[in-house]
Amino acid sequence: MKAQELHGHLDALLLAVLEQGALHGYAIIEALRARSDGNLDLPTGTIYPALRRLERAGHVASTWSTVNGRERRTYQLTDDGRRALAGERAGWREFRTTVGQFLDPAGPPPGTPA
Amino acid sequence: MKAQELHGHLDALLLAVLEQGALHGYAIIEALRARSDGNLDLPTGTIYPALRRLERAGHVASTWSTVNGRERRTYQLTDDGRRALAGERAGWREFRTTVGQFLDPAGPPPGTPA
DNA sequence: CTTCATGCGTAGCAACGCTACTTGTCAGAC
DNA sequence: GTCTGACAAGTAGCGTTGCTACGCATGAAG
Repeated sequence: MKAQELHGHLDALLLAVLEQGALHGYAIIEALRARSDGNLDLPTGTIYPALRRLERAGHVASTWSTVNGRERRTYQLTDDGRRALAGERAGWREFRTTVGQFLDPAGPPPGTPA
Repeated sequence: MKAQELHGHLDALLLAVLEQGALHGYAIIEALRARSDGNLDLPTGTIYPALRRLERAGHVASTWSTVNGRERRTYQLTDDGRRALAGERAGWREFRTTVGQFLDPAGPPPGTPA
C-alpha cells in the first residue's frame, strides 16, 4: 500500500508495536511488516527519525546494548507514551468513523459499537 | 478532529461528496461539515487548491455560473473521477484494515466482512 | 574476499494541508 | 447612509511528515 497515507498515524503505529514489548529499530520494522502481512514495509529513513521524535516527545525511552558486536538501540514505551497511545487510539477511531461516513458503504460500521 | 490526519484522504472525501451530485466549493465545505456531524470543518485554503488538483487530474470538471450576483464554480465528477473514487475506496479499506490491525482492539473488524 | 543480512544514522526532497490574507456581492442592522 | 456579516472564490508562504538515497560498521556465508 502507498505509505503516504500513513501521514499522522505512524506515531500511533510505532507506539502500538512497542506496547507489546521493547524492540530496537530494525526489529520494529520487521514487526510492522509481519503484523501487517507485508503491507507495511517502511524504510529506515522513516522509522529512525520517527523514533527520535517520539523520544524527544517523551513517549518512548531508549537504551543501548551490544548484541554480537552490533550496537542496538532498544526503545520502550514510557507511561506518557502509554497515555499518548490511548489518545491516538481514540483519535484513530474518530478519524476512521468520520472518513468512513464518506468512503465506507452505507450502514453504520460495527467497528465502533455502542 | 485534527484534520492533519486527513493527509492523502482528502481527495477521496471530495470525490465522495461530489458523487451525490455537483456542488460548488463553498457548498462542499458545508456538505463535509454536515455529513461528518461537524467533525470536518475545512478551511477554504484547503478545499479550493484541492479541487483544482482534482480538476487538473481530470477527476472533476467545473462550470461557472452566477447566482444572485455571486460567481459560483460548480464541480462535478467525471467518469475518470468515478473510477478514481472506486480506487480510493479500495485503498481506504486496505488502509483501514492495515492500521486497524494495530490500533483497533482485537477481533476482526466487521467493517470488512467476509 | 566479497556479498548479504543486521543495525544505526543523516541530508535533502516532495507532498499536502493550514494560516492568513485579498477581492467582491448582497442582506440586514444601526 | 454605513457597516457588519454571510456568501463565494482565490493565493502565498509555512510547517509537518514521510521518502529517497546515501554512508558507516559488524558478522556470517559463499
